[in-house]
Amino acid sequence: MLSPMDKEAVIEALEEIAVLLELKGENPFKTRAYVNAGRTLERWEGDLKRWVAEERLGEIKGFGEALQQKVSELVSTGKLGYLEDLRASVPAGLIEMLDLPGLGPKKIKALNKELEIVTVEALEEACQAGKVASLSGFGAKTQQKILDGIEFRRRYASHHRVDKALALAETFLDRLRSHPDVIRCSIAGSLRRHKEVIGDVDFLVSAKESAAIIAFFTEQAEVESIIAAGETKSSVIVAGGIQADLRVVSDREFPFALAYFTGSKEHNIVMRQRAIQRGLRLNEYGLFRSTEETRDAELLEECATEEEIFAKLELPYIPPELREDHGEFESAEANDLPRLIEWTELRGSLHNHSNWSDGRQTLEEIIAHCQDLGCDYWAVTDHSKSSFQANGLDAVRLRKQIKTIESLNNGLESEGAAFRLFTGSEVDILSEGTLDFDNELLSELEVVVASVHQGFTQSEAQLTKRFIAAAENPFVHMLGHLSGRLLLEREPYAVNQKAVIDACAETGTWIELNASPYRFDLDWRLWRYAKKKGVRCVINCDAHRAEHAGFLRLGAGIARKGWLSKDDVVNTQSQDSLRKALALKRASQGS
DNA sequence: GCCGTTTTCGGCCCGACTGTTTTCAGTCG
Repeated sequence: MLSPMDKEAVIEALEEIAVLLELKGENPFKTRAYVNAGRTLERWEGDLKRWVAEERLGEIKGFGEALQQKVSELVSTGKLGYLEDLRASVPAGLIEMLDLPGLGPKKIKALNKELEIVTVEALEEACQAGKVASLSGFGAKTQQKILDGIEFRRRYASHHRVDKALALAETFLDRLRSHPDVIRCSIAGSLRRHKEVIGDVDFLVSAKESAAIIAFFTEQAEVESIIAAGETKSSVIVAGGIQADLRVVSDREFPFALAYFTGSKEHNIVMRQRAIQRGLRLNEYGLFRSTEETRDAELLEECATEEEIFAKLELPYIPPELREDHGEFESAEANDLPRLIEWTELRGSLHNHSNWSDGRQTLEEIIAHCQDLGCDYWAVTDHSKSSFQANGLDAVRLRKQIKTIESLNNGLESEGAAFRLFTGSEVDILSEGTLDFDNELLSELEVVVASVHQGFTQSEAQLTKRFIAAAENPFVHMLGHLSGRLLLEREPYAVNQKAVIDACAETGTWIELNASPYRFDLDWRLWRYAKKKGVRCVINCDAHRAEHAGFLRLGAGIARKGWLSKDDVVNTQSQDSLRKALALKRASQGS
């Protein structure tokens, strides 16, 4: 007997249908109907099984007869005949080809029909044999582009971690700013929206004359190859394999182009629709008083900034991080957008390592660096004994570290310094759900983070139970990197994150937003849920070396994306009020 | 495949660039 499908599995099935339909060359609007249905379900919070049983799916916008039938079948039987037929009719290799630049559904379909190609390997062979160039609609350049794409995919993943993308972006942005013809310039795209991983880096520039800027951009030393260089638009690949796109517009167009190229695509669609509803037309060049296609300056609504565009569409300013069509329009209309946290409001990090375990710096070096940065406090939470791979501390070494930190703090106090190092531990949650230290030792620490570092191949039920058990321990202040994912490297643990969040809400346990660009864990998509449940966030560097203190800024970007305000984040508090909160957490749960 | 106070058909966001054509289709964002 097949088990009935949950919401996530249904969403995956709908997305798969959309991809397969696209490859079959179906009506693109039919394809979009499946994409939209998946997106709607992602944000929908009802009980899917119940709605299917009560035959209420039709009440959800975008669910017509066909989708109601398919989702009902999926939910009640765990499978879908329509999808199985589709899968059988489209070779898996064709889906893979969609990732290659220059290949879309039409060209893939032609390759399949004319040359009977069904795998990427066969495609590569056909290109090398020169067979692809002779197909109608293809040519030598297309063939070479496909070969380059296959080679590129081997060398690099198509996505990049934010720290890498940001380093590139800031270097290029500085240079663009210094160019005499540049009037305004900005990062756009997913990097401006603070996504957790970046596909490419988008730059937008306003200038009176574009050719010189395009040339300047493509001539940068880091540029490895030029994909495109037109009048107003250029794409390059820089060292390390990141694609960077530049658009040059007039200064009058700048705010419209900035809004457009910041996206997301889904957010832009709603913005355009709002324009149409008001008898206007919005594109990257302007907001026009005509629904006809036009760039007529006479019909232009002048806007000097993005704020003014939102105002013309009767909205308050929506910060880039929220532009995902994840409820920002509803919230903006109700004038209920949160005032998002600023990274400068963070006063320190509560999960970090020293050279006592697997960190690089000594306690003294950490103090000096954090004081330089202007932090009010910093917790040293080295690994516990079971993390022997990370040189975890046993009880004897930990007690010795506590004494050492106390002595360093006494030194700071006698100097009249306000900064303090907090004692702590990142204590392992063991496979049975118990902690690596007993409560007596934990009670001697100022900050306790509980994390999973072993046994993460357990079942979802087991892992979830372990986290909940840790949250229920009164000496645990917060849970560390809950999903355990390593971006672009390792999938999350099988853990029911919402169930753990619920348990944290019950027990008053905080949850870490691990600000390492390798993790960004919890995911930003879960913070609104946590916030609604009253669970507080701690933005932690998980620093293993001095420069990781800079992760606070990246973590704040993800927190903003999760709709968090200063008051939702524990480590925006002063040292005194944080001490009280740390103590209160234990007192309230102990009683 | 969905939708509708202009409702059962016809539209669904829209423009730039490339490569292949000889005026435009496909891809991309």
